[in-house]
Amino acid sequence: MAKTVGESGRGRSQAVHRALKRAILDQALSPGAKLPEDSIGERLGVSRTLVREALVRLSEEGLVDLRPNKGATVARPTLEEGRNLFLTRAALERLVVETLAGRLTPDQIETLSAHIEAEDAAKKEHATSIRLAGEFHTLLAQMTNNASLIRYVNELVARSSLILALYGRPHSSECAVSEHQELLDSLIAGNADVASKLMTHHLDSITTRALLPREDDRNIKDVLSAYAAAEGLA
Amino acid sequence: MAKTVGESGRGRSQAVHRALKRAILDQALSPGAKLPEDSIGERLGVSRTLVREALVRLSEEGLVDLRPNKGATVARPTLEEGRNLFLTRAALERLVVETLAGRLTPDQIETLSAHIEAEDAAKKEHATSIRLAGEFHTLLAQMTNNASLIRYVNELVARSSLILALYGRPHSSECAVSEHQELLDSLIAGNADVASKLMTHHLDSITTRALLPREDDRNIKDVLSAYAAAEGLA
DNA sequence: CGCAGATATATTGCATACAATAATTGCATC
DNA sequence: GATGCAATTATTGTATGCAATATATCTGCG
Repeated sequence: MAKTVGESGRGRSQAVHRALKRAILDQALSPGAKLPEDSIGERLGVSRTLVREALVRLSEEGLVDLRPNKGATVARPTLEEGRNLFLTRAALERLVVETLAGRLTPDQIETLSAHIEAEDAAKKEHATSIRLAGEFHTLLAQMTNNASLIRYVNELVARSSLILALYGRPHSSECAVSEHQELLDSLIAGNADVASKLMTHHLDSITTRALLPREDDRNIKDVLSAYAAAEGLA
Repeated sequence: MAKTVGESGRGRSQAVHRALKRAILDQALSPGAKLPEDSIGERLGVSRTLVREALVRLSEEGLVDLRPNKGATVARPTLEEGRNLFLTRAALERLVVETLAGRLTPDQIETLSAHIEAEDAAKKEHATSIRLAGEFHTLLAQMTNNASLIRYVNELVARSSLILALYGRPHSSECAVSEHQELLDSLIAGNADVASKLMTHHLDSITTRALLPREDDRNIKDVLSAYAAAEGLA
């Protein structure tokens, strides 16, 4: 029992994948950042082969862009892609709550309640708060036992982080904790229709509340043109 | 100009991916089939490296299972996964038609009409008919211009082929052409609600019409128990 | 025969080497 | 200085080789 074999799956390739994914979701690697195969491999102590495999996976998940002969970069969704993504999320998450309404076991209710409490407790710490908010949604999806649904919700929640990193207002708490609580209440009450509407509204709120275009969304030329004009250049 | 460079994108890796995907969807490789890296590479004239990359992609799309140290096989979804998959599909495709209702351009209407005609013409040829039926759904998705929605619908439609290959009744035309026509009519009329309900019903029909458990789906014990009782055994 | 163990074979996991392409730098020229 | 081109360097694309693991074959024993 030399080393913890906790890394099951396709051995270290999965480990590289997870490492990169975490780094991206933590915004240690921000959208647009270049991801050179050998520096990553060097840093992680694996060969380019494994890094490449991980990058292919991440690109399939939509977290990195892969341009032929030009390498990989952290994905940089446009604002419109962001809005569309939240529409897709809503469609899937409505199915989640409709599936779950009136069917939660006491165990699951306990898990969700505890999670909401944790969210409330972490309200001050922005980073943690964002992570927990996302986890609430993936937790719900998990409980449906619907494999494809789970996979897609996980993927979309992950990508939402990217979107919010790019276009989210710094100080908006993306998911209001109270909305999660209401959602849970309606699920317990077994009212699928209400739960569905709450989820729709909840995700809608995120887009209108947190998703406004910021300066650095415009491309560098547009940004610079203002300064150029101010200095009498161009 | 030695060879046609038609394969753009990530060079031959994409080509391998497409080749395998086609083979799977055409059922030239049926669910459960083993996919050894070197025989595939040999046959396609590429190294294992590229085959591996393609297999990773396919596994992310849910078309192949990838078990560590045991290699790749064509995915073999269970019947329950199948039913769940169609639920997920319905959720997404409702969004598709809601997005499209009353917004189709004359061009798009023409495209869809032509497609339905083609479906009608190919009614006799089972294989073609199945392919066209799937393409109708991906065509609709395409028209939403919603990237994530498009990707997921494509993926789910592809996987549906696997499901139907495993559990579909041989002679059921999986998508009734008339239902596609009705759907199109409601989209043109701009009635999002009707379109949504039609889509739900349409996909529901597929599951109840074509997706019934066959004998070889039940496990051997269940099958034998009936015979055992008949013979006064067990 | 049936079966446990050992040997041999096939297949995957991973790293490395080399070729092909893109990015960068340096230099000459205008 | 700015611009276009050549040489250099960095980075990706692909094949191949070796080690590790799984699968199949072949014994010998009960």
